[in-house]
Amino acid sequence: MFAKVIIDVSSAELDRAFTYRIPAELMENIEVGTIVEIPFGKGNRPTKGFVVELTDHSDYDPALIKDISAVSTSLVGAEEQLVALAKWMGEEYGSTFLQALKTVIPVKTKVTPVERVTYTCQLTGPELTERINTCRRRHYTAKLKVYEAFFANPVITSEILSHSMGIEAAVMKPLVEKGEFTTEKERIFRTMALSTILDGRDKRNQLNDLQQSVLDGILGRMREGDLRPSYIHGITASGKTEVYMHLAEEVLARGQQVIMLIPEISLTFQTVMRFYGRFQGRVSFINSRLSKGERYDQYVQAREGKIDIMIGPRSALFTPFQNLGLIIMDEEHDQAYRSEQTPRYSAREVAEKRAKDLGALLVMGSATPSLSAYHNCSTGKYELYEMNRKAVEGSVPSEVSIIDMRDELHRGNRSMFSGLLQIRMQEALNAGQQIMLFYNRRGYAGFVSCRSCGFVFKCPHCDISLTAHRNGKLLCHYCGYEIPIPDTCPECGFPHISGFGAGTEKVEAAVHKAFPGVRTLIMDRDSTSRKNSMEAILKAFADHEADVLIGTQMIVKGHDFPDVTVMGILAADMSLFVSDYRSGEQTFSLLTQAAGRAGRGEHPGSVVIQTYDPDHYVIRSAAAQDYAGFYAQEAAYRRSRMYPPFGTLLEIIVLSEDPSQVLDAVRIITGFLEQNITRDESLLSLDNAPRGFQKADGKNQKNDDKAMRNLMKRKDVYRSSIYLKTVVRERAVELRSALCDSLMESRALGKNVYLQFDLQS
DNA sequence: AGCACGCCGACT
DNA sequence: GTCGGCGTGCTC
Repeated sequence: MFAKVIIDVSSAELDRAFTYRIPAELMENIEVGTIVEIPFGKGNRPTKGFVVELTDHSDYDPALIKDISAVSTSLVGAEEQLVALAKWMGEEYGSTFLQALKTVIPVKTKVTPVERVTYTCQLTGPELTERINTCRRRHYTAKLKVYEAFFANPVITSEILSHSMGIEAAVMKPLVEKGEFTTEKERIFRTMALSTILDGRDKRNQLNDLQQSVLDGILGRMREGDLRPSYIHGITASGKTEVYMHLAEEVLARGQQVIMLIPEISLTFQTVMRFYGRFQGRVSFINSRLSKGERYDQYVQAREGKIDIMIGPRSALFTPFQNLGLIIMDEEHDQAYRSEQTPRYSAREVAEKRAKDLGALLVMGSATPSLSAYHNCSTGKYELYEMNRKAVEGSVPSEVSIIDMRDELHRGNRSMFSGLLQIRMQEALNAGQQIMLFYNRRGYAGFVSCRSCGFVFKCPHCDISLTAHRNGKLLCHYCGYEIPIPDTCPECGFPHISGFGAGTEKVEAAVHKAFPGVRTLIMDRDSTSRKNSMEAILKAFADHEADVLIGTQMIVKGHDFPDVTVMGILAADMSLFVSDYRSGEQTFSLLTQAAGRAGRGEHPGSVVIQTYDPDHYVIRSAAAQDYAGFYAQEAAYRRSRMYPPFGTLLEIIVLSEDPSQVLDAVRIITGFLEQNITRDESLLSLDNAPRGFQKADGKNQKNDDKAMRNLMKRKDVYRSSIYLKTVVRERAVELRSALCDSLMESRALGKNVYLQFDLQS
């Protein structure tokens, strides 16, 4: 017997199956998906490989075929169906088989056991006091915290030290070596944090007639063997989650398993909690905050049949269940469902593929479906279910107002808040209610420049201006590079440097100025970067520790605060200006969700949308919560330009640390494609590419070389994109594949040039 | 990716 | 005459 093996070496040259002989003693342990140790190359150096096929014959010279040395013991491989899925993903989205396999399998080198260390202080009271004083005098802050902590309590575990006191093991290590503390270690098992938070059971709710008819519709089709995907278009609070849970119950009762996809675990925390409350120990969840070891544990549990429901982001799609019956995809429109890493797959498309291959049901849901998904509903590829009323009747609809900020300016209002918003905020504050302000940019000032010479601070590693933050730093939002804000201009020495534009921090300053004494919280990437800080902010706001929550798009995604009565959307059109063909769709979704955030409790809510473009159809239809109206206009625009879903767009991203190599590669690729495309296909010329590549200073570079305008730098890597538009998706896949073959054959690309592909349809 | 083979310049 | 530069080519 032979095994076809994909070698774990990331090189396009090696991305093909190699045949190995399976020794008799390993026969039992090897199947498709197994990870094996094999001798590779001249020196037979030991290499890892993924078995992708078993066969009893081989075309390759038998004398040259080597034996598999061993089955990898520290790694769990994939299921056969996942290997097939990976193969498809690689071919469809343009990656090597190896890269696709690695996205499907959580490659984990070793599971490190988690240990709890109990520290016992060996110092006497007076010794501790003396050390505390020394640390204070010498400003040893970390050590001071340690001694103070143990002064209060002589025995403390590592978990408490790191979670509640911010003291890490690295600080304790030298002190333990000095003999000031003794340690005791014990192995602890990775448990789910949820079980400690939640102890009550979620009661099974009776469905209302609308929910029941949706459930009956989906289950009825399933019984008839109609496995087309279902789409629940349901307004906020229409009770989609309850329908999902009833579907899950039905599937579990048949002895099958369920995958529930959510955009990001902490953003749909309430949904997760409800599932966990209902299904308890049968549920597991993965998220990006889990360590590799924790994820690996989840994977093994699913494989061994210890759990039946996996909740998680797009990667949860690859949970190795033995008998998968249902995939639920909540908040289908969310951008997080597209992978940013090669292979750049769409979780919706992969879910469709996996469900189809296994005969499983796929159910998607959103209040603002993506254009592509809704288009599929209209063609009959998906079965559409509408849920257009709230599950619990009686709540008063919110008052939604669109404010033209140009009028405000003409009336002499130069503040960030319109007259109406100020009135509504004051009313809410007087009544002890809460306010949310949505502003989709973090930091304090958008960019910072010299008042005299116009010098703009830019990131040395990326093509972007630095953003000012209130901690006195200038920060790059791409790579995280930061410098303190200098007092004088580094270019001309002029002492007046100022920021333009605004961010969440500036909004906070404006709130404090307009409403002195009001308590505020900011929720954006800066304030939530630390583990669990998002939950802490949400909890603090829910507990009324603040009156106003200011945030980026994070705050609009599904958090219920019954006492929020005012939602201010400060710059509704900001994301419309991004020159991406999807900006209308994204803005509509954000605004609709934001508008749904106010008035969730018993008090009526009011939503104030501030904009400079009050007649734009995206803003009008979002304010009216009119999805159909929005879809009609947006679809017409997409159709006229042949943008997805009416055409396929393939973005070819060329990357290299050497800018001239990027430009050379762009020329070669464009040349190849121009020779191979037909009349109804087009290469988007780079200067009207659907994404803005304006220079950070706002001036477009005057250069005749189109590629130059498109060239940008990010984290010291230069990149440029070519856009190919085709009528049929398969053509784009075919052309990409032909392009790769040709480039491989001719070896025309520089050695350090990398290509990535992004397929959208 | 890594490793060997291979064909031309500065060393003992 | 030999050591070693890294260009080219192959890996079951």
